[in-house]
Amino acid sequence: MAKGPGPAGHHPSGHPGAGGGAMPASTAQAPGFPEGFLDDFLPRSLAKGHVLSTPSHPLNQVFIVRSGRLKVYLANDTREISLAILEAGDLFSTHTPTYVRTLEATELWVIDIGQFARKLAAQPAVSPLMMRVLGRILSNAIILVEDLAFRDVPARLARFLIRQAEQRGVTEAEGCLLPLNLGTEDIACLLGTTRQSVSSLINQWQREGLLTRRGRHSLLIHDAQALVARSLTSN
Amino acid sequence: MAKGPGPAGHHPSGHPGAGGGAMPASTAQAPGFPEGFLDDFLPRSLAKGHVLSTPSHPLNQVFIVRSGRLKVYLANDTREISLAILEAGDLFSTHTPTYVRTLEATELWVIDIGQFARKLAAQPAVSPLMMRVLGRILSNAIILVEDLAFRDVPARLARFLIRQAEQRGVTEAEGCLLPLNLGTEDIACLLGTTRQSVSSLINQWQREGLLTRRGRHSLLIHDAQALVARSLTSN
DNA sequence: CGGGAATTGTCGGCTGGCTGACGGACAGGG
DNA sequence: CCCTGTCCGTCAGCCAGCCGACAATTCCCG
Repeated sequence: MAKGPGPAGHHPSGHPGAGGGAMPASTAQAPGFPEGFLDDFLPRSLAKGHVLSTPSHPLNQVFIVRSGRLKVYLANDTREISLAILEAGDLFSTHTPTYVRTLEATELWVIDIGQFARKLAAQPAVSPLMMRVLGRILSNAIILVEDLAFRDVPARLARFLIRQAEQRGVTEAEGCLLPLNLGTEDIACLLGTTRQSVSSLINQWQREGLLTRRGRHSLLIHDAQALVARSLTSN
Repeated sequence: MAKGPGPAGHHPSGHPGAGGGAMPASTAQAPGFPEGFLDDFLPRSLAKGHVLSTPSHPLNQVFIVRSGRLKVYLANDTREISLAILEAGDLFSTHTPTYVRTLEATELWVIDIGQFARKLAAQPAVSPLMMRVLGRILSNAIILVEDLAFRDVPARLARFLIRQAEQRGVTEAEGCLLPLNLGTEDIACLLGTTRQSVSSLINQWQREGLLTRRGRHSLLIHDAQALVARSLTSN
């Protein structure tokens, strides 16, 4: 979602958690950022599970993901809901009322938000890029609202799977193999539902022959059409 | 439409963390925009009920509200949910997947989004403003997600009323009088619930002495404390 | 290989809140 | 003043999906 620059070709369909064509960290800095733009950014390495921002203690920073993965989420006493999973090349600002936590060892480029603003002013060419990035994040938040307000759980899950398939699916003999690096619980968080609901839905669809579990962290989708059908608002 | 010079007295902006329903970037007209910045904007007058953008036919425009009110919302076959109600001075970009409809006769300054980006690049000083504006809109969308995911309807309504009271409430002998210019149905849309639920809650609270209906479109809040208490629940 | 530890599958019960339906209460305008 | 449209209050019925509990599976790591 907060996909860095790149082939900004297709419409903002991305559901949270989509990293798109993983681009090498080395080139992640190139597109859009003028040479030397990253110079004032502070490199920072974080261990897995590190929480680097909370709604109550926001750090006013902007960061770019160099490697690793982070989860942007909201939390309750009893539940979490993910807004996005950031990957290499993604950009995010911590001055939103969210939690941000590393899912694995992660390297960032960090900069103070005020300083970032000054850099922007000095480098006008970067502004349109920022507009696009923020706009995309906003679009995704809006899509999430739409999901929560209008769609039932099966529709949300189906749509999620379709998106994943479009973005990282690998076509195969039996269908489309998609390697989610997420557990059932993680998917539930992304969709704003519970582990149990996701689990039983996937198994039900498995029995109906729509898809097959392939090991712990990947699915083989046989009938994408049927998924599309289920992704349309049911009642 | 015989609207006088808009810029006159505007409500106190800069309420931190006020989101509730209205998430407008309440930058009342003047602040931040260099003199002449609006020159390339096209003035446009719209009648009440005009739909100026839909998810399927987005117009890539940025506009600033000169007078009137607009509703930014998502819609289903059977339901709507409001993301924001824009008022004079608010800025919005239509390249998000939402509907935008006028609630009354409205005047805008409109500009093509590409041209806007060019202006931004030429006027670096405006970028920080844009960042803040977009950031605030995003924050409010996130707050809405939080509401839908974690809070039950009573909590949402209570929080909404508290926010309204903070923003437009007038302290009075009997409590805090707040003039919502919205009907029950409108409130329901803002909260992502139904007319019936809002109605019965308000009347229940009325019976409990928390508040009183004052005419069709305003409420008198007696016990703000109790409302705060009700806004915290989750189950 | 073997024993936790984590992750996943399944079930029944419970409930928030949506739906639909209907009557009352205000307009307003003719 | 009636008639008509719009808005508000309330109630019964119903169901998606959350919760808690537990068994089955898989993973991990010595």
